Amino acid sequence: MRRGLAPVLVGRRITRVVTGPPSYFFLTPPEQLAPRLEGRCVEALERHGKYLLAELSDGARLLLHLGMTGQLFVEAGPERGGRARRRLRAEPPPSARERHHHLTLGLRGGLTLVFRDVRKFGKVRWLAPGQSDPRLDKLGPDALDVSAALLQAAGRRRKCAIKSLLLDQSVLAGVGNIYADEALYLAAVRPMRSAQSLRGRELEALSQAVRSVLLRAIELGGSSISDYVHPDGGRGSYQLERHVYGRAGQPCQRCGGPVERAVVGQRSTHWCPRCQR
DNA sequence: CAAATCCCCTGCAGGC
DNA sequence: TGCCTGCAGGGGATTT
Repeated sequence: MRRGLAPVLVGRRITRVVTGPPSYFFLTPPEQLAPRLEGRCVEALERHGKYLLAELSDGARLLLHLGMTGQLFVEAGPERGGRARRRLRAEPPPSARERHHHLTLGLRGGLTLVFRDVRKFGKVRWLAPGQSDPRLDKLGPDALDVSAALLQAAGRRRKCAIKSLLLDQSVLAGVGNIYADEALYLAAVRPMRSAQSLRGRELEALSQAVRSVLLRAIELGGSSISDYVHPDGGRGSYQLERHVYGRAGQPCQRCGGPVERAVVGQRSTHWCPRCQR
């Protein structure tokens, strides 16, 4: 998402901000966003774990999280004057197409960034210059920087399932449910194994698997299983080559045995009982 | 401290 | 066809 968005956003000025109705999607009250964003330039777009951070020309930052159903995409417009401009003004009954559009940023040069989120588990917050956010402060190292040593240190005294450790954003920031299952499959480790039970070579394999699953998913543009879309509205294709996630009952691609599904740490979990120990 | 539970919200698939 | 239930890629607060 960051890679797709950066070329569009960075260097662009925000000319207009339209917000949807108040909801807990807005960590910063919606009516405060326009005065704080309009006229500012986006100077950089960073990511840490699942958070995106847009750095603004006045030193403030905009923090974004997509939650489960969040979509961030770019559209043409607003045009100068006329119809499109009117359409961007707040209209109480949003058209079906614009439902769940919580934040719309009109950019100089004729593009619009839309943050849409059906379930409102996503978040947006404006951060004053130098201000941080407890959510960010709690994050562990980014998942692309995973290492066996990190997993070992984090799991040493924990009895929780290794999958729960992977999903714990304060340990490692960025692994979600799909990629946790996929990484454990590639590393041949059962998701419900206690974190402290993993041997050195298993931790090494898992660490490599986390990195390669994420890098591959980035290459393929993510997993568009139901909602996820690119900044250009296109869908990712990692879901086409997932090994276990969402494949319960189907044959394991390595051994042919059926993929199992169970709940681990309150999350839907998929694994091959023959290949994963 | 770690782990479990509940909750936020909407849409959709599947069962009846 | 229509109603009902369960489930979904996240994560925070609260309880145990």
